[in-house]
Amino acid sequence: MPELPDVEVFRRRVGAQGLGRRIEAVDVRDHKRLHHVSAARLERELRGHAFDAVRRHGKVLFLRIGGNSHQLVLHFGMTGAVAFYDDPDNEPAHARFVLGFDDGGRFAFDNQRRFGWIELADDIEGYLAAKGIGPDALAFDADDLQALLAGRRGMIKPALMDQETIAGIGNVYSDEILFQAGVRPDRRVADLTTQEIGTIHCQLQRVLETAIEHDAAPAHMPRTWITPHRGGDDPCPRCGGKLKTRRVSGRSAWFCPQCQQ
DNA sequence: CACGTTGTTCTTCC
DNA sequence: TGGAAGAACAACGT
Repeated sequence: MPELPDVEVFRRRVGAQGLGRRIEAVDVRDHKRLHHVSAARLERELRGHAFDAVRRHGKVLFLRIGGNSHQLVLHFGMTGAVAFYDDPDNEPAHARFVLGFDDGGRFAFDNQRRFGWIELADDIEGYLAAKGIGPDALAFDADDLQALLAGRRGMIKPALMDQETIAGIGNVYSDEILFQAGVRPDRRVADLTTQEIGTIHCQLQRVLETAIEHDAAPAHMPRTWITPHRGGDDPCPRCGGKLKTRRVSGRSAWFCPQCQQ
C-alpha cells in the first residue's frame, strides 16, 4: 500500500534511472487510469521529451517533463510501483502505462488493483492546492503538528491519515506511529497532551525515515515494530501481550492495548 | 467467497 | 452549523 515511504523509494528510483532519457513511445494500456487527460494529449506532451526532475509530496509522485515543464502526476492507490527494465520479459505483471526510451529501456506504472491514477499538471503547488492536499508529513516540526491538530474533535488515527491535514500517512504507518508513540488509535485528539503530540511527531519522523531506509519493505522493518505483525496472531513485539484490532473510521487499526494508552 | 486495501463522494449524526 | 464518521464504490488476489 504505497504510503509516503514507498513513494519516496519510487522517487529515488526515478531520480536514479528515469531522468534525461528521451521518451519515444507512450503506451496507455488502461485508459481508465488517466484522469482529466486523454491518451493523445499525454503522448503529445511526453514524446520527444525527457523527465528532468522528480518530486514527491505525500503519496503523490511528480515527474517534470523537460521542454514543457508540465508534471506527470502518479498516484498509486492501494497497490503499485514504478519499474525500469530493458528486457520486456521483466515487465511487471500489471503495467497499466508504459514509456519507451530511445535507448531501448522502458518505464512502467504498475498498478494491480487499478485504484491509482495518472494526471498531467501545470505545476505542483497548484495541483496540491486544487486537491486540498496538506503539508508533507516529513516537512513540519512538533509545533506545526500541534497547530494542525488544534481544534480537531475526532480520533488521532483518522487525523493522521487525513491527507488534507497531513500528506503521506496511510493505514499501516498511522498504526506504526501510534504504536511507537504509545497512543491508542481511537484516542480523541482533543484529549492528547502537548507532550503526547510531541511524542507522536517524534515517532512520525522516526517511523517514516526508518521505513525509507528499509526500502519500505514490511518484512525488513525492525522486529520491534507492529507492522510485520498486522493481521496475524503474533504477540506484541514489546510486551508479549495480545494485539487487538478494531475498525476505526472504516479502516482496520492494529494496536497493543497494554502498551498504548 | 468475503475480506482488505485507497481516495472520493454521499449520507448521517452529534 | 459543520466537522467527523460511516457506507458505498471501484478492482482483484487470496
